[in-house]
Amino acid sequence: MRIEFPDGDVEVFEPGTTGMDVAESISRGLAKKALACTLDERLLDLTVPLPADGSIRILTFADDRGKEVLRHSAAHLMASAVKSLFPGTRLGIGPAIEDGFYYDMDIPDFPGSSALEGVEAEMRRQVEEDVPFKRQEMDLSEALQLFEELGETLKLELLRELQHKGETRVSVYRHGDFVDLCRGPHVPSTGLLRHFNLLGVAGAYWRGDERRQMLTRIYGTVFDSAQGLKRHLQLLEEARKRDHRKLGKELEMFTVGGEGGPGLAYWYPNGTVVLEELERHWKEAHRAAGYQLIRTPHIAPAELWQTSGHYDYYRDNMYFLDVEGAEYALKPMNCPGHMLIYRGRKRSYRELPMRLAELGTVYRYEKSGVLHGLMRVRGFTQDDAHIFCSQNQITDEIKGVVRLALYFLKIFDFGYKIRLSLMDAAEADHYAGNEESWRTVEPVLAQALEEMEEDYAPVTGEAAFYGPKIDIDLRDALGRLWQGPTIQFDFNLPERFDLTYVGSDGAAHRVLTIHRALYGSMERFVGCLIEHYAGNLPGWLAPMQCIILPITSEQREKALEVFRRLEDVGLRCAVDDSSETVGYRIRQAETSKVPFMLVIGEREVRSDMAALRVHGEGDRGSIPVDEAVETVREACRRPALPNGG
RNA sequence: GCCCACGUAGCUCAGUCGGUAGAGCACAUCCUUGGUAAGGAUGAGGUCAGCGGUUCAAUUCCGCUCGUGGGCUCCA
Repeated sequence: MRIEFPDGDVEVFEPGTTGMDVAESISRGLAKKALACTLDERLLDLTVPLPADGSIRILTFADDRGKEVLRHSAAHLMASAVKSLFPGTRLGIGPAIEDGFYYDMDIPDFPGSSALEGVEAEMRRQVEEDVPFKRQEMDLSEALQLFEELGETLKLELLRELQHKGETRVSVYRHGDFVDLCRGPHVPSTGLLRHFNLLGVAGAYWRGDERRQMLTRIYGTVFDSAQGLKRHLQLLEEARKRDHRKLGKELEMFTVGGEGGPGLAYWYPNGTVVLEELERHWKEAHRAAGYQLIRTPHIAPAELWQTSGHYDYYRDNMYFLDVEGAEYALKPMNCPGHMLIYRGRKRSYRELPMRLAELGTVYRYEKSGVLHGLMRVRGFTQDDAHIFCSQNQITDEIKGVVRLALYFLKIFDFGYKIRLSLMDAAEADHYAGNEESWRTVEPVLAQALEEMEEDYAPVTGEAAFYGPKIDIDLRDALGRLWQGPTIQFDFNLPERFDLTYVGSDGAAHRVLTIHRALYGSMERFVGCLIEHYAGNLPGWLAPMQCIILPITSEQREKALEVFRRLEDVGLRCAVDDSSETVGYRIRQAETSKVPFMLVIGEREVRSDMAALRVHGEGDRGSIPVDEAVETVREACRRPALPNGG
């Protein structure tokens, strides 16, 4: 048989040759690292004979598909360990996921996370034994019988579903006594699964359906090397250290939940400084980009929510109140208020594009179990805006919004990934607005991104029911992705509110509406910033920017003089003349992550100097006070505003 | 909301196999005037999350409630 290698070489092999044979023919090293292979892009086990001629690729951990095979095999290994320790365990599903794997199982009398050590030990035993994974294909009816005998009722359900889809042949994988319905492929043997770690236990509904049985989900991760595993575990540890809930408490920024109510944030003075600086800059940047700021109330009559559709479609997430016998709702979104402001009077095409922005606080009922620090709360402030424009303005408007969004991300050195969510034409009737709007707008979104030379991933079927959207995920300092700016067309609300403008032809036209939020939620964004910077916020956001430390009370006057000079240039600073040693006061300032300290002793007083100390870096030596003030001021300067809209 | 785990001083945590509790940090007072990440002494501070049950006795065992965490689901 003729096998083509990735470099284009073709070699002839005996029939019955396996992927492993091919890997060995290339090099011993590759064979050792090989996890699976693809033949003409079809995934295959290394241990089965290659079915035909074709172009082969040997997959290792360096390849995403290789990672997936390793992780999925580790899931099987874990499941087999659980089954041998907890007889009667029924298997659900056990896929590879980003960074690892899980397996959902119904485990009788499972004691919880305390059992993980035992499971790991059993897995290690099987790794040492180096048990081979074996693929076996069979008729679906045969498989039904097999899993019936094994009592694997959940697997039977999956099989019946396959049967419904018209499948007739399935594959199972065995290693040792363990059998699992599985498409595969798998690594050749359990010996390759040496570098794993079990990470946690959680409940998960069978098939993700909350009406179904709750299974036990065990999470784990696996790598091809001890270093890889170690690095990953260190990353998890670093993420734990940066947890905004922990740092938020330590730095006295905020509390959320507890006595104050689940999902509700209380901002302490330090956190409030951060929020206000962000908001001030946000407002200035938006004015510079041609937005007009507005404000809308926190409650509105039920009728408004009926008009917008929220009353019918979003009510499970809304809080209602009684006002003199009339029904009101706490606003879960700012959009309806913005629509009302647009509709405040007849609008002319000359007013468009009209960009209305608001830092609007909204309240949404979220199930208690989903609340998470500042990332998921019940009351939060959206940096919301609606752009009302005409058809021929949409390209410029989209570009303007994307540019503004990227401007904000760049300030904080976030990386990003753009997703373009489009409608699924097969389900056209699920969407609001007329089809023509979708057909004109969707290509414009793509075109705008292309003209800006931004990479993006189009995703069909991911559009909101009311319009296509551009979502930007931001990547933080640890490489984690967070939900970032979102730019959404809305074909629904302009119709519901009957929003029009008078064109140059004197006729009324339906106005187009772009709904966008860049930070998303101010609360969540601050949480994200705290984790991104590990609490060491950039100077302009630091709640306290500079602490002045007189070495003895002799230098108190000089310290106060320096303090006033810093204050005069608008810096947040304080003199720490408490009766503690210098070392102690420095430590205080360091642990509270104040970016700068100016230490003033007798020497500095004599020469009108201050010793500058930079957080995390240490003593920079004495410099003239003028220079010190300028250095701190420069480092705490607010970001430049965007130019033009 | 559901599954599992957890809840001891402001914070981080010991402890009590059932006899009502302790450390470090933080806080207060005093001493200390100290040159780049913790000077010393003294003191105050807890209905052991809340309610109920079992018990001679509950912070400890059981139940419920509330809250928190890891997930499921959903979303900003």
